[in-house]
Amino acid sequence: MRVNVNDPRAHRTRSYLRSAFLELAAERGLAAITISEVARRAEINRATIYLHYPDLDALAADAMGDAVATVTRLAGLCPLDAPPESAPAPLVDLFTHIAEHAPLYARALGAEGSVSLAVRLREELAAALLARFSAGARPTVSAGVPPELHAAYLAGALLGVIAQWIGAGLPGSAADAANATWRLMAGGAVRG
Amino acid sequence: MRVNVNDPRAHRTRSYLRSAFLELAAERGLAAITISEVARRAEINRATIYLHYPDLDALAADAMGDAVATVTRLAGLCPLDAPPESAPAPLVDLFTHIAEHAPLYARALGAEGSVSLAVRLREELAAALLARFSAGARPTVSAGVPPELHAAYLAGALLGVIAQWIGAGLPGSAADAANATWRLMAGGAVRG
DNA sequence: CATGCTAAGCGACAGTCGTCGATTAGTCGA
DNA sequence: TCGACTAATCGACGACTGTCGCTTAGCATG
Repeated sequence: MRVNVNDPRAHRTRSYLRSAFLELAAERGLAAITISEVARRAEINRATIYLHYPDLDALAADAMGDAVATVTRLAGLCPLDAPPESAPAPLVDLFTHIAEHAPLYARALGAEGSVSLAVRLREELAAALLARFSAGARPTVSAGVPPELHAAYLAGALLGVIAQWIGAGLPGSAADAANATWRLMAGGAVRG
Repeated sequence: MRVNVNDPRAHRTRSYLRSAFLELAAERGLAAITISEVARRAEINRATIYLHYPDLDALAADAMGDAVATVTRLAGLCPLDAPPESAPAPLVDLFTHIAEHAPLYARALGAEGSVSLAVRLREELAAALLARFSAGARPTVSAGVPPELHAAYLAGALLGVIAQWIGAGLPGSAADAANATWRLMAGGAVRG
């Protein structure tokens, strides 16, 4: 990002690049997208891309920023004291959002996806949960558990479930998946 | 893997390639390793590598097979009915193993790591846990939760915690990290 | 030991990547 | 409207990738 963010030329160029990337991402897996191809599709010189993004991962992260923000926002909205029987509404919304964009998430988080994107999503998710802990009620059951580890546990579990759900072809409804996940989060996942 | 597995020439070549890869992995991040460099280090012709592995990820997976197997084995040994206060011994061993090979796991699972390796680890971990469910006691608290989702939840949570623990510089002891993780798994991670 | 099989070596190919210096052209303020 | 600034273009570079056909050489069987 060496160029001026406010220059309309730069703004246009980045917009074209994001659109071209998302077009290609809808057609093939993320791993099959090349810098050259994005440049051709966007009708932007290849060298110009490097004025805006250090690599393709950064462009992918920018193009998928809205999706990532939605996931972290919904996760951060979940009340931590909801009853174990039924998932809080934001968690259901989160799974609904995933289902609506399943091809994109499958490609971004699957074996042909992007490491840096997956790592970023996990870290931002953990950060959102950590902020939620600071802002209010942290479950008393986790006394002695470092909050960072606690947040990483939940973020990893959520992403693990999402990956499995997508990989299995989205069996059941979003509410079913959310309820099952919430039950494990609230009631424990071992020793029943 | 187009070549004969039993031919001593092929066996030697693969051994050289694995060693060269692990040497390079100890020196720099996985993302900074190239096929050409492995070939030079192993003193094997670059084209020959393609006779044994479709890409660098496959070579990485082969070279790190022992490490992955250790993690899945230890995870599969955990008794699911251990008391929440202290983690079962295999889980402590798992965190000890991670700590002993922290640089390798940090590079393999971090932002400069390998997607396919991370995905493979998560899937094999989930498969090991699923096998454990079939073999015996599945917690009754998870009634109504599909076993595949349950296994993915635990695998994701464990990898999330491991990534956080490594990223934070291995704070505390392996037993501390294992105990905190087990407490969340056994007692629930929300609604305390 | 001689012969057939095949792994490994070798050189070449087109394509991609990341970078560079020099040029063109779009923006904005005076 | 003119001029300074700078985003974008262009062509080129060395390096890496994946693949190919051909040759060399190590292994195993008779």
